[in-house]
Amino acid sequence: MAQTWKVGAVADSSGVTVRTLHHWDEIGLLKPSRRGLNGHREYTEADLGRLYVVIVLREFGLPLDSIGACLAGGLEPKRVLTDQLCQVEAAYAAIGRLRDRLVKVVAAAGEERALSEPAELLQLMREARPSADAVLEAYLDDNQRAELASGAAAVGPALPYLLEIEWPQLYRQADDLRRKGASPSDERVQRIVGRMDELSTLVGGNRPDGGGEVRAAWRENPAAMSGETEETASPWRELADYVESARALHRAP
Amino acid sequence: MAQTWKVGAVADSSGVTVRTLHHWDEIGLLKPSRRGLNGHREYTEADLGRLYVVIVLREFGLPLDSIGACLAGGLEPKRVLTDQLCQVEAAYAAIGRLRDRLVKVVAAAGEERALSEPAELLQLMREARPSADAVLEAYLDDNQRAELASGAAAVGPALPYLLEIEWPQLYRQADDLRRKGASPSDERVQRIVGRMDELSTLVGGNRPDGGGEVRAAWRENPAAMSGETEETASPWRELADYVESARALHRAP
DNA sequence: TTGCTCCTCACGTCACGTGAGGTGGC
DNA sequence: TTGCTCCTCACGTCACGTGAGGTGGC
Repeated sequence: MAQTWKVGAVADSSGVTVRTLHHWDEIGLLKPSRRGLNGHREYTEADLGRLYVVIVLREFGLPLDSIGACLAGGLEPKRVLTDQLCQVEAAYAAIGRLRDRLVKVVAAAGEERALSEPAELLQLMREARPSADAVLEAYLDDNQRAELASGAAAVGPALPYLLEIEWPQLYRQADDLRRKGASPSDERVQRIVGRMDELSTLVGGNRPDGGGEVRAAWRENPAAMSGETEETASPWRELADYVESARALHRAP
Repeated sequence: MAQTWKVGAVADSSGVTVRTLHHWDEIGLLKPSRRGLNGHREYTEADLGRLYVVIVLREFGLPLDSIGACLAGGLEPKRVLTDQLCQVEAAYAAIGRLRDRLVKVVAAAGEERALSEPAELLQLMREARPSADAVLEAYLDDNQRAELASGAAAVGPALPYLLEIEWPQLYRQADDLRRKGASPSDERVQRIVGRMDELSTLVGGNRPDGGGEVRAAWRENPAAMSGETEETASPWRELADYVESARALHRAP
């Protein structure tokens, strides 16, 4: 009879927990070749060989079912690792952007601010976030700026919401339709453009060409105005032209 | 009666899903101020203001309960964001190391190798991983190297396991005890050192000072031999001295 | 007899996705 | 009557952690 090891010994020598070995047994990833009469798991040397591969592949961040498929020959390890690399690259970039933004907020928060008030918090966010109204401020007059800062404009407490949540969302929806090949005259596109004009008017007031500021700000600084934190969006110019042509149709039907 | 919005409208304008709004309602993060007679959720403008904050904080990667605590005043946003930054930095570094290792494997795999055999896969892993036996090879003679490569040495298929899984684990355990202040003469430490000698002998054979290669390799290149992918381990020299002194006690009791 | 290890359920985690089955307003 | 939106369960996800309750060998 060749030597075997029980869970505790295997766990001790490998560094994985007993529970983990139980789990890998349950899902069929690593079943001990034998069971004792008492039901105890008995790992053979071949099992340890397999355990080695599982642990090594897990260190590359592969999901357990991929590891199982590799071991069963159902998946090519090279492809799996290549795919994994792609995902890791993407995650790495994403978390890097997140870190950059966090650095900005924390730095801004260091400047003697109390941050006790939620209003302070919001102000802070605006500085660190690819922020619509931060960019927009340059296009507003003093009154408008005051309204924006206090968050107590006629539009009410939802003004930041309208500018930083709904506004980017409208552009995302428009971009979605554009990618799907919808014409600028498509009624869904028209509804979006209509809503954009409503929001522009709410911010810009009733002056002639009210709301021109918002659109101008967007054309000049689309990335920030869109609230995008990823570079996944399509070329801005294209989207801007698309929306503009839809707007033309909307104004002069 | 001030205006209200139903879930669908809120979802559309914000970009979060209806299910997400349901969930945030369930856990009390964002409860609509009212319900219609039919039970329909009715979000007020104030609710949208709160929704805005939730979304912005979520973009910083904060867990929902932290967001709730911030909004309730139970947590200082500044601290929460600072903590979050620390975690994100750590995750960023960790995923960067993972990426580097993946780049190495994938690059090595690109060199015309089939990777159809599991043995090939293992060989590959050894190249990309901070690997015990890769470093060790420099210290082995041709016979030993051949045994290691074939994985069919006297120790059997578990040789890679012993060298790359159990061996580093022994050092981790020793380091653990050292940090806890255990004396080198502590019986737990002595057991570990005894096992280290066993493994050394298995690899080095019965020659005088058999197994000296493994220990030598470890002293020269502790990071790789330990299998550590993080820099969290304590200064190697200290650990090496600790283990050496335990070994002295073990040999000459 | 006391420890120690082993076993099998089975719930909890985190933030929702995804149907299932049914109701109300145009 | 047909769509559309709304509702409330309730299971699934991913890889285990963490008891709960009980058994077998030294």
